Amino acid sequence: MSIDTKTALLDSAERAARTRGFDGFSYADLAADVGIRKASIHHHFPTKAALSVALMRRYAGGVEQVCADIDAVHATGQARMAGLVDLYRGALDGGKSLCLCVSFSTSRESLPEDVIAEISSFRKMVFCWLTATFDLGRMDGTITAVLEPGKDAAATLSLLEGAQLTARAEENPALFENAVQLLQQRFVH
Amino acid sequence: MSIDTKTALLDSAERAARTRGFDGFSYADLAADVGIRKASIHHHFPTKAALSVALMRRYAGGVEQVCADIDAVHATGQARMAGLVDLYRGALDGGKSLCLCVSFSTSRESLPEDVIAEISSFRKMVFCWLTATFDLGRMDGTITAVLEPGKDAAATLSLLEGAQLTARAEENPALFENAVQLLQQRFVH
DNA sequence: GTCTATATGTGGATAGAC
DNA sequence: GTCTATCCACATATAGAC
Repeated sequence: MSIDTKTALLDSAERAARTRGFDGFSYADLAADVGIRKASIHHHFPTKAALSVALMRRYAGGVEQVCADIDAVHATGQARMAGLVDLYRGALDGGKSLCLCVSFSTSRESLPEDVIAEISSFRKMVFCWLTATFDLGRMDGTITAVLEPGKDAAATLSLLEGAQLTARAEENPALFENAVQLLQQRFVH
Repeated sequence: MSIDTKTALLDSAERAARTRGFDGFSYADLAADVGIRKASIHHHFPTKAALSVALMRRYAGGVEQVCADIDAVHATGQARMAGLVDLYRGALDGGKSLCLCVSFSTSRESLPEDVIAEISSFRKMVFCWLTATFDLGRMDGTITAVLEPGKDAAATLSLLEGAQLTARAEENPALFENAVQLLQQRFVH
């Protein structure tokens, strides 16, 4: 094992959680995947609840970083929004995977309070970013038909998550494209 | 038990699956809920896989019936579309529940082939209904900004499922309303 | 059709050696 | 930090009595 075990465990758990849900993977799965024994996992994450918290925190931080990177690279509302669509498309992994917080939403009852709070703040973060980006797109004229940025942001967040879910349901990434097509038609190139 | 046991089991299982996912409930839960013993469930549904098939089939049939009822009661595209939004809002049950096929999408790997096929045909059915309804709304002028009914249908299906998921994630039905507000603004009364 | 009893596997978690 | 060994609760499922 060249990279450190804790990271390898988080990577494996994230893959598992995003493809099969929180109740769909076990310490045995992670052990087999990473190449250590079940019991050894408890040294890094004493409980599955603790693992889920670490997982969600790392995921939220990663997405926040990507949003910041998009802003650093792209200047127009349209280019930034296209960047976020790319992020959600990429997270799909060919229709086999979901955004972690989409996947976790179904398993809500099995998750500790901390994760629920983390999901909530994650969604707020993306919502704010979307609102600001729609606002920018309206100002710079690169996104059409923006009435009220906040409403567009709410609808777009649901659209992106729903598009992932639809594609996942049939393991067909083309369904993601169908769902986001109307949004993309509002982009001015 | 006044109503028949099989129906009571399906009712209980549907509630459980839609609030906790397919991997989130057990025969023990159903037994406690319905008031019989675990073993007795196997008389009605030999395996959990068989139960999941019966569950999805009944659900799909029910939604198809509701769509037909909406068409029978309402004549305009707007009124019909509003009826479907109501259906998805109602399925939310205050932010605690999801459409069965939304909930099942995450647990895809645990489900038998038959259920996957059933989910696929269910989505096709709703998609076709949406396409026809957007087409009608464009013709009768009760839904604005319909460019291509098929694209609107794909986006709307994802929007409705995503809106449910968002509301479920925070157990807050107001988030569903935020997400569908833009869609509703296209309704001409 | 429902029960008791049980089989068999797997879940997350712990103790203690190395 | 990883291992073996083990615990206990719970999962789905079966056998056979009533």
